[in-house]
Amino acid sequence: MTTGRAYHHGDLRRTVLTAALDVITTEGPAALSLRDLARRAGVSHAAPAHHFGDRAGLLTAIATEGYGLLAAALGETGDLRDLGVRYVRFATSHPAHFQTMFRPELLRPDAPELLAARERTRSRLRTAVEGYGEDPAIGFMAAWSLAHGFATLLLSRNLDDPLDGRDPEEAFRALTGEMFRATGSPPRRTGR
Amino acid sequence: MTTGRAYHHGDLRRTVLTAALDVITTEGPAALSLRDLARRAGVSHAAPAHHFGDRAGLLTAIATEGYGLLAAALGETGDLRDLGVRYVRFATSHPAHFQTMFRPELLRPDAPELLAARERTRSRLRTAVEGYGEDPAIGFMAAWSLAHGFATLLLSRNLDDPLDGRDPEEAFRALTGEMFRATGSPPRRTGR
DNA sequence: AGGCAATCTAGTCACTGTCAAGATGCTGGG
DNA sequence: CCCAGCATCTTGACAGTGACTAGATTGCCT
Repeated sequence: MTTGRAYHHGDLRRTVLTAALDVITTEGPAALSLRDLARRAGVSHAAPAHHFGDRAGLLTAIATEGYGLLAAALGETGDLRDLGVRYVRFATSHPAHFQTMFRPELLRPDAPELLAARERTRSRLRTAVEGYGEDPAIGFMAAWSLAHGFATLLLSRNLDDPLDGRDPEEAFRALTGEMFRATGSPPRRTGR
Repeated sequence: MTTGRAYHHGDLRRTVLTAALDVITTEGPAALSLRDLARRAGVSHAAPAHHFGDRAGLLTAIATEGYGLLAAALGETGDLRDLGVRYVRFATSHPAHFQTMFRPELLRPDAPELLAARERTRSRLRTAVEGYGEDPAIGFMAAWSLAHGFATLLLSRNLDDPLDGRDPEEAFRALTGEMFRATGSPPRRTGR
Protein backbone atom coordinates (compact mmCIF):
# COMPACT_ATOMS: atom_id res chain seq x y z
CA MET A 1 0.00 0.00 0.00
CA THR A 2 0.93 3.61 0.53
CA THR A 3 3.35 4.56 -2.22
CA GLY A 4 2.85 1.85 -4.76
CA ARG A 5 5.32 -0.91 -4.13
CA ALA A 6 4.41 -2.54 -0.87
CA TYR A 7 7.69 -3.96 0.27
CA HIS A 8 11.12 -2.64 -0.55
CA HIS A 9 10.65 1.05 -0.62
CA GLY A 10 13.71 1.38 -2.78
CA ASP A 11 15.65 4.09 -1.03
CA LEU A 12 14.16 4.21 2.42
CA ARG A 13 17.43 5.09 4.04
CA ARG A 14 17.86 8.25 1.99
CA THR A 15 14.16 9.10 2.28
CA VAL A 16 14.24 8.90 6.06
CA LEU A 17 17.44 10.89 6.19
CA THR A 18 16.11 13.80 4.18
CA ALA A 19 12.83 13.78 6.10
CA ALA A 20 14.84 13.87 9.30
CA LEU A 21 16.87 16.82 8.01
CA ASP A 22 13.61 18.60 7.28
CA VAL A 23 12.30 18.12 10.79
CA ILE A 24 15.59 19.05 12.45
CA THR A 25 15.87 22.20 10.38
CA THR A 26 12.55 23.52 11.57
CA GLU A 27 12.15 21.99 15.03
CA GLY A 28 15.56 20.83 16.16
CA PRO A 29 16.96 17.35 16.75
CA ALA A 30 15.02 16.89 19.97
CA ALA A 31 11.71 16.91 18.10
CA LEU A 32 12.73 13.97 15.92
CA SER A 33 10.35 11.02 16.07
CA LEU A 34 11.23 7.81 14.30
CA ARG A 35 7.56 6.93 14.02
CA ASP A 36 6.81 10.27 12.44
CA LEU A 37 9.57 9.75 9.89
CA ALA A 38 8.16 6.32 9.13
CA ARG A 39 4.73 7.85 8.54
CA ARG A 40 6.18 10.47 6.21
CA ALA A 41 7.94 7.78 4.22
CA GLY A 42 4.76 5.67 4.14
CA VAL A 43 6.29 2.65 5.82
CA SER A 44 5.66 0.79 9.03
CA HIS A 45 6.74 2.31 12.31
CA ALA A 46 9.71 0.01 12.81
CA ALA A 47 11.16 0.24 9.31
CA PRO A 48 13.63 3.07 9.98
CA ALA A 49 15.14 1.16 12.87
CA HIS A 50 16.38 -1.46 10.46
CA HIS A 51 18.58 1.08 8.72
CA PHE A 52 19.84 3.06 11.68
CA GLY A 53 19.42 0.85 14.72
CA ASP A 54 17.87 3.50 16.90
CA ARG A 55 17.44 7.25 17.26
CA ALA A 56 21.06 7.79 18.18
CA GLY A 57 22.06 5.79 15.14
CA LEU A 58 20.03 8.01 12.84
CA LEU A 59 21.50 11.16 14.34
CA THR A 60 24.97 9.70 14.16
CA ALA A 61 24.48 9.02 10.46
CA ILE A 62 23.42 12.63 9.97
CA ALA A 63 26.40 13.95 11.91
CA THR A 64 28.78 11.75 9.95
CA GLU A 65 27.34 12.94 6.67
CA GLY A 66 27.62 16.47 8.02
CA TYR A 67 31.35 16.20 8.64
CA GLY A 68 31.81 14.99 5.10
CA LEU A 69 29.79 17.85 3.69
CA LEU A 70 31.64 20.36 5.84
CA ALA A 71 35.02 19.09 4.65
CA ALA A 72 33.83 19.46 1.07
CA ALA A 73 32.43 22.93 1.74
CA LEU A 74 35.69 24.14 3.23
CA GLY A 75 37.54 23.23 0.07
CA GLU A 76 41.19 24.03 -0.36
CA THR A 77 41.44 27.72 0.41
CA GLY A 78 44.60 29.00 2.00
CA ASP A 79 42.86 32.22 3.00
CA LEU A 80 41.89 31.99 6.64
CA ARG A 81 39.12 34.50 6.30
CA ASP A 82 37.56 32.63 3.40
CA LEU A 83 37.74 29.50 5.43
CA GLY A 84 35.70 31.14 8.17
CA VAL A 85 33.18 32.45 5.69
CA ARG A 86 32.78 28.97 4.27
CA TYR A 87 32.29 27.56 7.74
CA VAL A 88 29.51 30.05 8.37
CA ARG A 89 28.03 29.38 4.96
CA PHE A 90 27.94 25.65 5.68
CA ALA A 91 26.12 26.26 8.96
CA THR A 92 23.44 28.36 7.28
CA SER A 93 23.03 26.11 4.25
CA HIS A 94 23.05 22.84 6.22
CA PRO A 95 21.58 23.86 9.59
CA ALA A 96 20.31 20.39 10.44
CA HIS A 97 23.67 18.75 9.88
CA PHE A 98 25.46 21.52 11.72
CA GLN A 99 23.26 21.39 14.79
CA THR A 100 23.40 17.61 15.00
CA MET A 101 27.18 17.51 14.68
CA PHE A 102 27.56 19.48 17.89
CA ARG A 103 25.13 17.60 20.11
CA PRO A 104 27.30 14.70 21.29
CA GLU A 105 24.78 13.63 23.91
CA LEU A 106 22.41 12.59 21.13
CA LEU A 107 25.00 10.60 19.17
CA ARG A 108 26.72 7.27 19.55
CA PRO A 109 29.87 8.65 21.08
CA ASP A 110 32.23 6.02 19.70
CA ALA A 111 30.85 5.24 16.27
CA PRO A 112 33.98 4.72 14.16
CA GLU A 113 32.65 6.34 10.97
CA LEU A 114 31.71 9.42 12.97
CA LEU A 115 35.10 9.65 14.66
CA ALA A 116 36.87 9.20 11.36
CA ALA A 117 34.82 11.81 9.53
CA ARG A 118 35.20 14.27 12.38
CA GLU A 119 38.93 13.81 12.58
CA ARG A 120 39.32 14.26 8.86
CA THR A 121 37.45 17.57 8.94
CA ARG A 122 39.17 18.77 12.08
CA SER A 123 42.65 18.18 10.76
CA ARG A 124 41.64 20.04 7.63
CA LEU A 125 40.80 23.02 9.83
CA ARG A 126 43.93 22.62 11.90
CA THR A 127 46.36 22.67 9.01
CA ALA A 128 44.55 25.62 7.44
CA VAL A 129 45.09 27.73 10.53
CA GLU A 130 48.68 26.68 10.98
CA GLY A 131 51.24 29.41 10.64
CA TYR A 132 48.92 32.30 11.34
CA GLY A 133 49.63 32.97 15.00
CA GLU A 134 52.45 32.13 17.33
CA ASP A 135 50.91 29.19 19.16
CA PRO A 136 49.20 26.98 16.58
CA ALA A 137 46.83 25.43 19.14
CA ILE A 138 45.74 28.85 20.34
CA GLY A 139 45.27 30.13 16.83
CA PHE A 140 43.26 27.05 15.95
CA MET A 141 40.95 27.57 18.91
CA ALA A 142 40.64 31.27 18.21
CA ALA A 143 39.67 30.92 14.58
CA TRP A 144 37.33 28.01 15.22
CA SER A 145 35.71 29.74 18.19
CA LEU A 146 35.01 32.88 16.22
CA ALA A 147 33.45 31.11 13.26
CA HIS A 148 31.63 28.58 15.38
CA GLY A 149 30.27 31.17 17.79
CA PHE A 150 29.02 33.32 14.95
CA ALA A 151 27.37 30.37 13.25
CA THR A 152 25.81 29.12 16.48
CA LEU A 153 24.44 32.50 17.50
CA LEU A 154 23.16 32.98 13.97
CA LEU A 155 21.26 29.69 13.94
CA SER A 156 19.80 30.28 17.40
CA ARG A 157 18.47 33.61 16.09
CA ASN A 158 20.56 35.62 18.51
CA LEU A 159 22.15 37.92 15.94
CA ASP A 160 19.02 39.15 14.22
CA ASP A 161 19.10 42.56 15.90
CA PRO A 162 22.77 43.44 15.40
CA LEU A 163 22.73 42.12 11.84
CA ASP A 164 19.71 44.23 11.05
CA GLY A 165 19.18 42.86 7.58
CA ARG A 166 22.83 42.67 6.61
CA ASP A 167 24.09 39.58 4.85
CA PRO A 168 25.54 37.25 7.53
CA GLU A 169 28.51 36.23 5.41
CA GLU A 170 29.43 39.81 4.70
CA ALA A 171 29.05 40.68 8.37
CA PHE A 172 31.34 37.84 9.30
CA ARG A 173 33.87 39.01 6.75
CA ALA A 174 33.82 42.51 8.22
CA LEU A 175 34.09 41.05 11.67
CA THR A 176 37.20 39.04 10.88
CA GLY A 177 38.66 42.05 9.15
CA GLU A 178 38.41 43.96 12.35
CA MET A 179 39.84 41.23 14.52
CA PHE A 180 42.64 39.75 12.48
CA ARG A 181 43.87 43.10 11.21
CA ALA A 182 47.34 42.93 12.72
CA THR A 183 48.10 39.37 13.67
CA GLY A 184 51.44 37.75 12.90
CA SER A 185 51.02 36.89 9.27
CA PRO A 186 48.28 38.68 7.38
CA PRO A 187 46.04 36.40 5.35
CA ARG A 188 47.25 36.12 1.80
CA ARG A 189 44.40 36.54 -0.55
CA THR A 190 43.65 33.67 -2.83
CA GLY A 191 41.29 34.06 -5.73
CA ARG A 192 38.37 32.77 -3.60
CA MET B 1 4.65 9.00 52.08
CA THR B 2 8.20 9.11 50.75
CA THR B 3 9.92 11.97 52.53
CA GLY B 4 7.84 12.42 55.66
CA ARG B 5 5.24 15.10 55.11
CA ALA B 6 2.75 13.74 52.67
CA TYR B 7 1.37 16.87 51.07
CA HIS B 8 3.12 20.19 50.67
CA HIS B 9 6.66 19.27 49.94
CA GLY B 10 7.77 22.69 51.08
CA ASP B 11 10.04 23.79 48.29
CA LEU B 12 9.16 21.54 45.42
CA ARG B 13 9.78 24.20 42.81
CA ARG B 14 13.40 24.67 43.85
CA THR B 15 13.91 20.93 44.38
CA VAL B 16 12.71 20.12 40.87
CA LEU B 17 14.80 22.93 39.40
CA THR B 18 18.05 21.74 40.96
CA ALA B 19 17.32 18.14 40.03
CA ALA B 20 16.70 19.29 36.48
CA LEU B 21 20.00 21.16 36.44
CA ASP B 22 21.70 17.97 37.57
CA VAL B 23 20.23 15.94 34.74
CA ILE B 24 20.88 18.58 32.09
CA THR B 25 24.49 18.94 33.19
CA THR B 26 25.23 15.29 32.66
CA GLU B 27 22.82 14.26 29.89
CA GLY B 28 21.62 17.43 28.21
CA PRO B 29 18.20 19.09 28.11
CA ALA B 30 16.77 16.51 25.73
CA ALA B 31 17.08 13.78 28.36
CA LEU B 32 14.90 15.64 30.84
CA SER B 33 11.87 13.69 32.05
CA LEU B 34 9.31 15.39 34.24
CA ARG B 35 8.29 12.05 35.70
CA ASP B 36 11.87 11.27 36.56
CA LEU B 37 12.24 14.61 38.32
CA ALA B 38 9.04 13.89 40.25
CA ARG B 39 10.46 10.55 41.33
CA ARG B 40 13.70 12.15 42.49
CA ALA B 41 11.75 14.67 44.54
CA GLY B 42 9.60 11.90 46.03
CA VAL B 43 6.43 13.35 44.68
CA SER B 44 3.64 12.24 42.35
CA HIS B 45 4.25 12.28 38.62
CA ALA B 46 2.09 15.33 37.93
CA ALA B 47 3.32 17.54 40.76
CA PRO B 48 6.02 19.37 38.77
CA ALA B 49 3.50 20.39 36.14
CA HIS B 50 1.70 22.46 38.72
CA HIS B 51 4.75 24.68 39.13
CA PHE B 52 5.96 24.91 35.56
CA GLY B 53 3.01 24.08 33.36
CA ASP B 54 4.88 21.73 31.09
CA ARG B 55 8.34 20.73 29.94
CA ALA B 56 8.87 23.93 28.01
CA GLY B 57 7.83 25.89 31.08
CA LEU B 58 10.44 24.20 33.22
CA LEU B 59 13.18 24.83 30.67
CA THR B 60 12.03 28.42 30.27
CA ALA B 61 12.34 28.91 34.01
CA ILE B 62 15.87 27.54 33.88
CA ALA B 63 16.81 29.77 30.95
CA THR B 64 15.37 32.82 32.68
CA GLU B 65 17.30 32.06 35.84
CA GLY B 66 20.35 31.56 33.66
CA TYR B 67 20.16 35.03 32.15
CA GLY B 68 19.97 36.50 35.64
CA LEU B 69 22.97 34.50 36.79
CA LEU B 70 24.92 35.47 33.68
CA ALA B 71 24.25 39.16 34.21
CA ALA B 72 25.47 38.82 37.79
CA ALA B 73 28.53 36.84 36.69
CA LEU B 74 29.51 39.47 34.14
CA GLY B 75 29.60 42.13 36.83
CA GLU B 76 30.75 45.65 36.08
CA THR B 77 34.12 45.22 34.41
CA GLY B 78 35.10 47.67 31.77
CA ASP B 79 37.82 45.36 30.52
CA LEU B 80 36.56 43.60 27.44
CA ARG B 81 38.88 40.68 27.88
CA ASP B 82 37.77 40.10 31.46
CA LEU B 83 34.22 40.22 30.27
CA GLY B 84 34.95 37.39 27.86
CA VAL B 85 36.69 35.38 30.53
CA ARG B 86 33.68 35.78 32.79
CA TYR B 87 31.39 34.68 29.99
CA VAL B 88 33.43 31.52 29.57
CA ARG B 89 33.59 31.00 33.31
CA PHE B 90 29.82 31.23 33.54
CA ALA B 91 29.41 28.61 30.83
CA THR B 92 31.70 26.16 32.60
CA SER B 93 30.32 26.78 36.08
CA HIS B 94 26.65 26.76 35.01
CA PRO B 95 26.65 24.41 32.03
CA ALA B 96 23.00 23.43 32.40
CA HIS B 97 21.80 27.02 32.43
CA PHE B 98 24.07 27.94 29.56
CA GLN B 99 23.00 25.10 27.31
CA THR B 100 19.32 25.67 27.99
CA MET B 101 19.54 29.41 27.29
CA PHE B 102 20.62 28.75 23.72
CA ARG B 103 18.07 26.12 22.75
CA PRO B 104 15.11 28.29 21.77
CA GLU B 105 13.21 25.39 20.26
CA LEU B 106 12.79 23.88 23.74
CA LEU B 107 11.56 27.13 25.32
CA ARG B 108 8.36 29.12 25.35
CA PRO B 109 9.50 31.59 22.75
CA ASP B 110 7.51 34.55 24.05
CA ALA B 111 7.56 34.15 27.80
CA PRO B 112 7.83 37.74 29.06
CA GLU B 113 10.15 37.01 32.01
CA LEU B 114 12.50 35.23 29.64
CA LEU B 115 12.50 38.05 27.11
CA ALA B 116 13.08 40.62 29.83
CA ALA B 117 15.95 38.74 31.45
CA ARG B 118 17.56 38.10 28.09
CA GLU B 119 17.29 41.71 27.01
CA ARG B 120 18.76 42.92 30.30
CA THR B 121 21.80 40.65 29.91
CA ARG B 122 22.22 41.41 26.24
CA SER B 123 22.23 45.15 26.69
CA ARG B 124 24.80 44.69 29.44
CA LEU B 125 27.01 42.97 26.89
CA ARG B 126 26.29 45.53 24.23
CA THR B 127 27.26 48.54 26.28
CA ALA B 128 30.38 46.79 27.52
CA VAL B 129 31.63 46.30 23.98
CA GLU B 130 30.73 49.78 22.84
CA GLY B 131 33.62 51.96 21.77
CA TYR B 132 36.05 49.18 21.07
CA GLY B 133 35.85 48.88 17.32
CA GLU B 134 34.61 51.16 14.60
CA ASP B 135 31.21 49.66 14.00
CA PRO B 136 29.61 48.92 17.39
CA ALA B 137 27.31 46.23 16.02
CA ILE B 138 30.21 44.44 14.36
CA GLY B 139 32.33 44.66 17.49
CA PHE B 140 29.46 43.34 19.55
CA MET B 141 29.02 40.35 17.29
CA ALA B 142 32.75 39.72 17.13
CA ALA B 143 33.30 39.69 20.88
CA TRP B 144 30.18 37.69 21.59
CA SER B 145 30.94 35.18 18.82
CA LEU B 146 34.44 34.58 20.09
CA ALA B 147 33.42 34.01 23.70
CA HIS B 148 30.31 32.08 22.80
CA GLY B 149 32.06 29.86 20.30
CA PHE B 150 34.81 29.05 22.76
CA ALA B 151 32.31 28.25 25.50
CA THR B 152 30.16 26.15 23.19
CA LEU B 153 33.05 24.14 21.80
CA LEU B 154 34.34 23.67 25.32
CA LEU B 155 31.06 22.29 26.63
CA SER B 156 30.62 19.99 23.65
CA ARG B 157 34.07 18.57 24.43
CA ASN B 158 35.51 19.75 21.13
CA LEU B 159 38.50 21.59 22.55
CA ASP B 160 39.95 18.83 24.71
CA ASP B 161 42.78 18.06 22.32
CA PRO B 162 44.01 21.59 21.59
CA LEU B 163 43.68 22.56 25.24
CA ASP B 164 45.74 19.55 26.26
CA GLY B 165 45.28 20.04 29.98
CA ARG B 166 45.57 23.81 29.96
CA ASP B 167 43.15 25.86 32.02
CA PRO B 168 40.34 26.95 29.70
CA GLU B 169 40.10 30.45 31.13
CA GLU B 170 43.80 31.03 30.67
CA ALA B 171 43.64 29.65 27.16
CA PHE B 172 40.82 32.02 26.35
CA ARG B 173 42.79 34.92 27.76
CA ALA B 174 45.75 34.02 25.58
CA LEU B 175 43.44 33.66 22.65
CA THR B 176 41.93 37.11 23.01
CA GLY B 177 45.41 38.51 23.50
CA GLU B 178 46.38 37.22 20.12
CA MET B 179 43.28 38.44 18.36
CA PHE B 180 42.63 41.84 19.84
CA ARG B 181 46.26 42.84 19.80
CA ALA B 182 45.91 45.71 17.41
CA THR B 183 42.28 46.67 17.25
CA GLY B 184 41.11 50.25 17.38
CA SER B 185 41.19 50.92 21.09
CA PRO B 186 43.23 48.57 23.22
CA PRO B 187 41.43 47.25 26.29
CA ARG B 188 42.15 49.39 29.31
CA ARG B 189 42.99 47.20 32.20
CA THR B 190 40.82 47.45 35.24
CA GLY B 191 41.86 45.85 38.49
CA ARG B 192 39.90 42.68 37.62
C1' DA C 1 14.69 -23.17 -9.59
C1' DG C 2 15.77 -22.58 -4.90
C1' DG C 3 17.58 -20.78 -0.91
C1' DC C 4 19.31 -16.93 1.54
C1' DA C 5 19.84 -12.46 3.30
C1' DA C 6 18.04 -7.93 3.20
C1' DT C 7 14.06 -5.45 3.91
C1' DC C 8 9.76 -4.43 5.78
C1' DT C 9 5.31 -5.48 8.82
C1' DA C 10 2.74 -6.38 12.99
C1' DG C 11 2.37 -6.76 17.76
C1' DT C 12 3.90 -5.71 22.27
C1' DC C 13 5.98 -3.37 26.43
C1' DA C 14 7.60 0.20 29.34
C1' DC C 15 7.90 4.91 29.42
C1' DT C 16 6.64 9.74 28.64
C1' DG C 17 3.81 14.36 28.62
C1' DT C 18 -0.52 16.19 29.38
C1' DC C 19 -5.08 16.61 31.01
C1' DA C 20 -9.03 16.21 34.32
C1' DA C 21 -10.96 15.29 38.78
C1' DG C 22 -10.38 14.73 43.40
C1' DA C 23 -7.81 14.82 48.00
C1' DT C 24 -5.22 17.47 51.46
C1' DG C 25 -3.50 21.06 54.27
C1' DC C 26 -2.71 26.15 55.04
C1' DT C 27 -4.59 30.74 55.92
C1' DG C 28 -7.17 34.58 56.74
C1' DG C 29 -11.88 36.80 57.58
C1' DG C 30 -16.08 36.34 60.28
C1' DC D 1 -12.64 29.37 66.95
C1' DC D 2 -13.95 27.73 62.63
C1' DC D 3 -14.69 27.31 58.15
C1' DA D 4 -14.40 28.74 53.30
C1' DG D 5 -11.22 29.36 49.73
C1' DC D 6 -6.97 28.49 47.65
C1' DA D 7 -2.55 26.65 46.52
C1' DT D 8 -0.55 22.33 46.47
C1' DC D 9 -0.34 17.62 45.57
C1' DT D 10 -2.44 12.75 44.15
C1' DT D 11 -4.72 9.55 41.24
C1' DG D 12 -6.22 7.89 37.01
C1' DA D 13 -6.48 8.00 32.22
C1' DC D 14 -5.05 8.63 27.24
C1' DA D 15 -2.28 9.11 23.20
C1' DG D 16 2.30 9.05 21.51
C1' DT D 17 7.05 7.29 21.62
C1' DG D 18 11.46 4.10 21.31
C1' DA D 19 12.76 -0.41 21.41
C1' DC D 20 12.30 -5.32 20.95
C1' DT D 21 10.52 -9.71 18.90
C1' DA D 22 8.67 -12.78 15.52
C1' DG D 23 7.15 -13.29 11.14
C1' DA D 24 6.10 -11.93 6.18
C1' DT D 25 7.82 -10.49 1.63
C1' DT D 26 11.10 -9.72 -1.91
C1' DG D 27 15.24 -9.42 -4.72
C1' DC D 28 19.51 -11.63 -5.72
C1' DC D 29 22.98 -15.12 -6.48
C1' DT D 30 24.42 -19.53 -7.66
